[in-house]
Amino acid sequence: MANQQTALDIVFHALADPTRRAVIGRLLQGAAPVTRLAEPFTMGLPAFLKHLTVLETSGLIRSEKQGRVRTCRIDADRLAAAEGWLAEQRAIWQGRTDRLAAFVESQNSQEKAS
Amino acid sequence: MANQQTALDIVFHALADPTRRAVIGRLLQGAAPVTRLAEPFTMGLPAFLKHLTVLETSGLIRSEKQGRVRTCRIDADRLAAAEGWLAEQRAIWQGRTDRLAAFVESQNSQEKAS
DNA sequence: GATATAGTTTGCCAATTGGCAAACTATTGT
DNA sequence: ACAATAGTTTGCCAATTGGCAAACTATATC
Repeated sequence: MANQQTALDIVFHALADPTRRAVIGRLLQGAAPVTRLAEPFTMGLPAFLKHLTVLETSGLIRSEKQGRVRTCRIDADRLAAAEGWLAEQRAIWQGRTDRLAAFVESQNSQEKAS
Repeated sequence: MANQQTALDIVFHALADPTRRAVIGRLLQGAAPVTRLAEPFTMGLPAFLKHLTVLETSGLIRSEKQGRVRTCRIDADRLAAAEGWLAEQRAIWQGRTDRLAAFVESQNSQEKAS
């Protein structure tokens, strides 16, 4: 499970940047080569490539080079993993507050009853 | 370099650290003061306090000082926001692959039919 | 009033991040 | 053969991060 922790570290870190999230958003519309992905941004290609590397080592995207063009695509497993962790945490919290709400409600009923 | 940091940037950054995620996990079991939260970790209090500050500026936790003790608790709205973004992205992806799967399936049927 | 407790601030440091410019390595097109 | 295209590598820099030790503030407790 220590491995999963590090995976989460890397995935969340990858997501903690608007450029990288935008790339993910773009890739959701379909695979694209590096320069097309880089088009919307003002930064240079080297800087952009670093973002791509971060995304790829996080497992959020994959890429494949054919001739001189590298095509990138989404790999949603890691996205699901991050979402899963968040959902799990929120579920715990939700359960707790639900039980708290139920308790408050029951106290309310008792007050009314007495 | 004044980067306008969106809430998502800050939240995901806050989540991209095992110590901070552990703190969240601990707080899901109920509110706790700083030193109790810090107990499981080997780092010193100043370092731990930095993590708490990151969590608090992200909006993932709130805290309140009473006397000499600061009590921290979870605030799940931001957690839900992050989860929402992820769910949205995955839904887009899922929809796309679902349509793709349907397409492949339909092609399959046509092949079988011909 | 003295002392322990809980947290905070300050100063410092190494490692990482995010960006640039420039040079370089393929491939593809003419 | 030569030039344009697509991407990569290298070297550099400023800002940020994550940690420490030490000094400090404020509140309980004896």
